[in-house]
Amino acid sequence: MPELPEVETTRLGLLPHLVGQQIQALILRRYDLRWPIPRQLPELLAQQRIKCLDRRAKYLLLTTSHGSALIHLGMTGVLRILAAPGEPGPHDHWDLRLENGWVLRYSDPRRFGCLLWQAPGQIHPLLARLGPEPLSEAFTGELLWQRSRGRKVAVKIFLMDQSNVVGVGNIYASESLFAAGIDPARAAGRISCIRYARLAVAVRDTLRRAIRRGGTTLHDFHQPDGQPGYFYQDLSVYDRQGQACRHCGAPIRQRQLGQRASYYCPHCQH
DNA sequence: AACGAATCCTGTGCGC
DNA sequence: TGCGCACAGGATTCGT
Repeated sequence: MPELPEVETTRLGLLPHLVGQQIQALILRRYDLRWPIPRQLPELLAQQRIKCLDRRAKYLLLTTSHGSALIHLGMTGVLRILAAPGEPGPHDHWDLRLENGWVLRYSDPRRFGCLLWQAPGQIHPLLARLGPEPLSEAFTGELLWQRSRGRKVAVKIFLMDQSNVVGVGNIYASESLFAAGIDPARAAGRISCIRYARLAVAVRDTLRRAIRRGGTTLHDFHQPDGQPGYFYQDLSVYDRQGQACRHCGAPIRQRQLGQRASYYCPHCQH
């Protein structure tokens, strides 16, 4: 669920609660997320003041003077900020207790998320090979065009490859390709520079609109205050197979690409 | 090198 | 209503 807009929504919701706060304790209940949580993490974070909360790709970086905690939400991870936390449920894997009594609680049924550590001046291997941020100047259609020359892979797969551009997952890849009028199954290497320029604009616009709506809630995702994201109502193609295209009225189709469901309008996308 | 597929987990929703 | 199966928003790793 959590693609760039959901992670950014989480970050924005947490910012006023976390930055400047001192950490009282990190309580770990399970270590076996996607990768094991480093055992020394509670020691590294205790009594430290949170300097900033940044986002790189779909990772959140919670930074103190000792280094940064790297948080990824995987498929089903949710961060909530709680004034009066109840008893933790079976999927509440860790709590970050703050000086003021509030608690940042991480919940993740599938445990595809992670909590890792990055020392100052170092770049974690998971962050090393990431492509440009889609909302930055570095992300352009020309870059996508250059990188895709000779590639036979479907453009949707190409767009979801985090070494080409970060933050775009299954939902926003489908949505952006619809907005750009490009068939998701088309070979990435057979799309013109002009059309990639259109796609880059579509990606940026789609992500920005989704952030404004607080992300997309299909099942699990919630904002830190418990609210769902409202972009679901704005989806053009994702999860709309059989329904009328909002642009031309043709029925939206679904097909498998790279073992993942893709949604598109057969009339508007070529 | 590039691509396809398996993999890590649990929950849900569907068809029978 | 109960059961089994397919599938789910991510992304690394492995085999061809």
